Amino acid sequence: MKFSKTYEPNQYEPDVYALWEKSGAFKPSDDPKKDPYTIVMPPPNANGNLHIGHGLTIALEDILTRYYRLKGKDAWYVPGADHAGFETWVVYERKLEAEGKTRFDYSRDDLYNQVWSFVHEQRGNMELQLRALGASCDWDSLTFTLDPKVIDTVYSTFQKLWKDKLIYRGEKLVNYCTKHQTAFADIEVTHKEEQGKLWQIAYPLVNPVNDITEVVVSTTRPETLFGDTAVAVNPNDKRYEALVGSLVELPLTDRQIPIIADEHADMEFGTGVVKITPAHDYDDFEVGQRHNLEKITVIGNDGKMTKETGFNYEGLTVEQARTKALEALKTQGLLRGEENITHSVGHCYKCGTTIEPLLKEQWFVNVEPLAKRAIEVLKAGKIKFHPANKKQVLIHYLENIKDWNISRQIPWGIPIPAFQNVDDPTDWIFDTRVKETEITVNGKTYKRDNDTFDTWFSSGQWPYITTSEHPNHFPTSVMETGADLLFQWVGRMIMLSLYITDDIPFKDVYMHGMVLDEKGQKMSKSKGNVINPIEIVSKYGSDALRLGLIASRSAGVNQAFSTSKVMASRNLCNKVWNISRLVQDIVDNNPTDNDEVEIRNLGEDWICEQINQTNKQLGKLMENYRFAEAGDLIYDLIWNKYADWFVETEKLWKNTNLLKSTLEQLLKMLHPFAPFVTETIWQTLSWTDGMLIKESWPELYEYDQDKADQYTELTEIITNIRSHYQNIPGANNYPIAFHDDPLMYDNQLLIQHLTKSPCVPKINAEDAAGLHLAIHNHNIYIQIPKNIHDKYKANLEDHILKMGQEIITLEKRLESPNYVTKAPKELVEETRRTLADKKALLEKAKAELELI
RNA sequence: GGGCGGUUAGCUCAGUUGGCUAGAGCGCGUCUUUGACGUAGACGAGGUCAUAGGUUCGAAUCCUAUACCGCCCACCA
Repeated sequence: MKFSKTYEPNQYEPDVYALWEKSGAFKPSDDPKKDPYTIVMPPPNANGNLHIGHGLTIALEDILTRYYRLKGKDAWYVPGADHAGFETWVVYERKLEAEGKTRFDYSRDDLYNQVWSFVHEQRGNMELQLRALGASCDWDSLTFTLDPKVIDTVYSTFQKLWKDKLIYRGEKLVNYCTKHQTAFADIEVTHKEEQGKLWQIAYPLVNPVNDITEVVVSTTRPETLFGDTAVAVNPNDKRYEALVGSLVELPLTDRQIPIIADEHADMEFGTGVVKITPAHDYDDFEVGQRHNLEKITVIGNDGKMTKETGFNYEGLTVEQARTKALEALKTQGLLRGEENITHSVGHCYKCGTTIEPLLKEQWFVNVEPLAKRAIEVLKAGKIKFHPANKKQVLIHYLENIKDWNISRQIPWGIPIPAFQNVDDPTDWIFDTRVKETEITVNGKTYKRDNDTFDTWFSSGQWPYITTSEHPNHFPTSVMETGADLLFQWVGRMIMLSLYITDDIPFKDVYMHGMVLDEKGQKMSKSKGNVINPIEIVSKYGSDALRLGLIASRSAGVNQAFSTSKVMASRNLCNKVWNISRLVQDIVDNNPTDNDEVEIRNLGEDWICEQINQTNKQLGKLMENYRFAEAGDLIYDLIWNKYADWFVETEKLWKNTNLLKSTLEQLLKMLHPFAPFVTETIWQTLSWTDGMLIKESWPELYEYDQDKADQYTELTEIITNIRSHYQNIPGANNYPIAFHDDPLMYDNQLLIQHLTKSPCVPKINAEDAAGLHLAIHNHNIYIQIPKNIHDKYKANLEDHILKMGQEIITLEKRLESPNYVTKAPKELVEETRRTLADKKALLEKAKAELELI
């Protein structure tokens, strides 16, 4: 294979990926001598397409995996596919709707089978896309969230929780979406501030007490009045003391309900009297429990009024019932006023329908004991968080956690393995024969619970399920996922893992922020601003997407996608490609008969120093998950150091073996960040064997520090000369002269080459003429005639002024006795040295100005 | 109501225990077809680090307050 002029990613990426996959490079070795390094991929939706957020996820996880693989760890990146219970169900239900059907036209088992085939028709897309992104994951270990091993574990966990009395079936209020007809966990509800109205409604007393004939309640939900079973006042409220125990007429009905005393009633709010609707309000439910009140459901699963509301209202929507009730109350003179208020209303995160708190019998996990252990572990610092503050946020959440409703009323999910005695509704048993709708146990008939598990109940067990066949890979090394999943997923994984395995699920947590569109707005289909990662890949290459995504992005922070960063990254790939092309060319034209790597010139010591520094620095950055800085660092090494200086220098020296060796090191260090281009180069270079992905991380070079420093000095001299050549028109036609300067003498050719000077002669002190450059302690002259000094003179004056200011600053610092006594000695010393240097330079420059 | 984050160059953002002249990419200006790369090379311009105080020898960095912008959590009917 030969190097083309520009790197065309599409031409190589699929083949390179296939090569890796075929070679088994993604598989863990399970070599006991190697440290395991494990990342479990947050499973993408099996039947969906990847979005740009997945691009970031894969980039981060794969960078880590490849880095530690090169570092010699037994790296294992475990892919997954999510049945995405609710998400997929919503898509499928829409399809049913388009066909004029509803879920009620089929049995649960039918629906499950239908969705199963639907998902499997779509499946595979996502997996191809993961390959396009370069994910070096072990495909043989892919787990689908409905695989038997997942279901088995979920069932045994459920059973254990049940046995430990941490699971209970309870009739409680649940967050219910009346469109999707399913319940949600608290954290799945989206709360929005909304403009609403607060109505005052009079409830007449059955028997007036003293002069009081009625109480007035305030409500934002008058239609729930049909479900009222009490009105409450605060026990300390003197105004209503005498009324407690009396009955009021419930308007629009023929019922009478009691006035009770409960702390829940806020004396400051409105009239201090509150209606109690235990079946439709969380607080009222609690009040109802305390006072043993009846719970009357007046809104059904379909969001319509139930028959409890009487035939005038039955079948109306909530909105209709509200309007109608208000009219009726007005007619009866019981509506006492209305005001505008802003309040927070829960919505379905998928369709935006207002969430109704409805009374349901569901399975709940008593999470408090689980949370307690998680808190202990977190407080003990057993799991490190990036960003660090997420740990505190999670602890705070866990400290206030409420029971977790794990029942969902959608057919697409893991069936709950529980059966109810048909003759005794309180008799529930655990049984995994979920394919049967009815079973017989001990002569009794049991009916299946038709609900399925909340997806997060299974996902929450993901780390130990997916690693079960390579147990030495658990606990996993790091859980990398979106910051929005802190409670929903990360918290639950920690709790369930401690409960089931007695161990943490992962040692580190890294949370990334959202990828926003270029304007910094959240991407959404409805806004039409969604960026498809695969399109970016085909346009700029997979490596460019990866590098572009990690650039300037820090943990937990939402950040805009930047095409310019992707382009800069593509350019880097092209740069490395062309560096390799040139090195290959030099190698071809300057063959060697051995592999000995020798350092023969200052620039070679210098590049070894630079590579070593980057190598060490990268290690630190990777340990701390500082991807953006790591990317910058390697970019800087390749572009600003290797290409701009070392390669230019080697055009003269052509140290073949060192060029080979240093290029290999560069490729290895860049590989985690840009796997495709580096592997493609590796496959193209004439002297490399095998595959880059299987190589090991480079060792440090041995080099001469003094020589490296001398080269650094040379780069400064050269830059300075170039600057003068550029700034003084015509100056570049004149030689650079020096006298009594070994560094210049030894590097005449190099300086000439890099400055494109006509020549670099050594002269005698008495012949010194032209511009005297004040660079360190060198005596360098650009031999230009006096008549083109003018421009330089202005520059020099400027320079002198600036130096003068710097000197004043330094002097002030040193004059302060506090600085001299309190600051570290080395720092003070350094300041002194700098000051001395600056002063010397200033004198030189001044003298020079005299000459002009 | 509680909590968390942000404010640094024209734009998007880095800046990890306080310490060289505050950095990058893009953009901008001038120059350059040098034996790989114009997806390039060379040189350069551009910042009172939101504001006001404080701590310190020294603050973009720590503390306090203010302003503006985000996000999360919460049952105020």
